[in-house]
Amino acid sequence: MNFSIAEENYIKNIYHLQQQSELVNTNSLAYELQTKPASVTDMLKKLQIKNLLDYEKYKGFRLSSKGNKVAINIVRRHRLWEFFLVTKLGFEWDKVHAIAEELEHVSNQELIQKLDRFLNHPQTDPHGDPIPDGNGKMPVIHQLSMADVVEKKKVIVSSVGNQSPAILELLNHYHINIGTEIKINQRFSFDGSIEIKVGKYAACIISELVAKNIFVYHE
Amino acid sequence: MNFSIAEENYIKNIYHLQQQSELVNTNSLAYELQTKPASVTDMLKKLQIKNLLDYEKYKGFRLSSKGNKVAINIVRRHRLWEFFLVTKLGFEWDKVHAIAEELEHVSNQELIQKLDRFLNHPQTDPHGDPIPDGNGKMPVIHQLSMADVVEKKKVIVSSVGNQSPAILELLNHYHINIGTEIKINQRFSFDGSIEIKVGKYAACIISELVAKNIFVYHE
DNA sequence: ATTAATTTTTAGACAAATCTAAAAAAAAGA
DNA sequence: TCTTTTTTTTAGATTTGTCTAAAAATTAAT
Ligand SMILES: [Mn+2]
Ligand SMILES: [Mn+2]
Ligand SMILES: [Mn+2]
Ligand SMILES: [Mn+2]
Repeated sequence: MNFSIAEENYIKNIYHLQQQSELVNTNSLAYELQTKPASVTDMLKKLQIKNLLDYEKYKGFRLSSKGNKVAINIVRRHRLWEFFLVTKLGFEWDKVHAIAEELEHVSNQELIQKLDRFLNHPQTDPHGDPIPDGNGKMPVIHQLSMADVVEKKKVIVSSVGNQSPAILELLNHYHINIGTEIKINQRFSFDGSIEIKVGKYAACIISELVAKNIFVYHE
Repeated sequence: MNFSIAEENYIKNIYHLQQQSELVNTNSLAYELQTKPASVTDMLKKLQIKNLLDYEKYKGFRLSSKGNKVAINIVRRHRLWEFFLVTKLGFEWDKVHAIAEELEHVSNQELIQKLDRFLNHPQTDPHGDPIPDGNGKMPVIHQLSMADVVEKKKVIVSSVGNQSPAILELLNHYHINIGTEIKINQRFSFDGSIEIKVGKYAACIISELVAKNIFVYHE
């Protein structure tokens, strides 16, 4: 079955909101899609009719298992294209989201399968997020928030929680990218800030909020 | 300025029809777009308001110079993606048109510029059609119809006029592709058919209609 | 337990792109 | 030239996705 661009954007955003809370509510989806709650309600009805959504009036909603499969497929396309844009076309990692937002809607199965092979079946996108395989299986990425890492450890950046241009700008300033090696020097309990050393650059301090949004793995 | 997918499809198809006849008429565009003449008339009005079209009721229409620029840009995107699909993803040349038909509408300037560089600024798409550069300039491809080639000459296939699945199926059968070397053995005046030798395969005969649709260049 | 605030849904309208059926204009034929 | 046929346009309807304003349901506060 094939879905419109609008339907796909709704499905994908419901999926993302579900990662944070089991049930999704109308207002937060409207905010995410930059649209009005009334428009969301209209679309929810359509998605329910197509069996993509479990939805009870006024009670919130979640994707059905069918809807979940569709969502994961869109996420797969989005992240594969992001990987392509960065590794093949040389885009900066903070510039690819908007373009992938369009490319993800070209839903030819063979295209995505061949793109995946061309890219050598990447496990994570340029933001460190896992790329589901053709069967919808997410590769397990064992990562933890930098706010939880023990002192003196060396870690490697694997993903960024909040992907707003604002945080990406800040990370660029700190010379932090996916794959960057960081040493945790010291954690200050007063405000949760952390002194770190990035590569060969002088040690610096990041706020707790930033630390929480940087995901890393050991070794 | 940005255009909807529907608008872009109209603009591109008007452009292609103009290659064959100066003025375009409603019915042929409707046929090309697989839609109804009434729908075409509606869209023509919109395109005229946006200064993309020179249009006089009942008199036919042509792209304005602004419309022409937009069209060439869409053609550029379409052909670059086709080239990508064949050379990088390994698609057969007769399978890429439908996919490029969607990809062409992702209209990020930087994307196309970087894609072009990644592909090493290709001059022709997998069907031998020229790819306009970023300024809209078409590279000159000196090719002629195989129906006009002199006997005994060796030629190289550069493009195919009619790109229907039907002719592509036939060409595959003859082992003819873009870049294939063909020797013209003999032309039969009775029906305009031509005996040719394709690579190492046994000599065979193609109809005049096929010959007219195969474009080649010398040496 | 009422009242007030928030969230969600309905009602009704609108723009884009399409359609069918009918009218108008142009082209072709007698 | 005067019909007839073909082409093109209008009129009016439909579908998709959106909106505003108002009503209904839920949740929070007094
Ligand atoms: Mn999108
Ligand atoms: Mn991403
Ligand atoms: Mn298209
Ligand atoms: Mn082509």
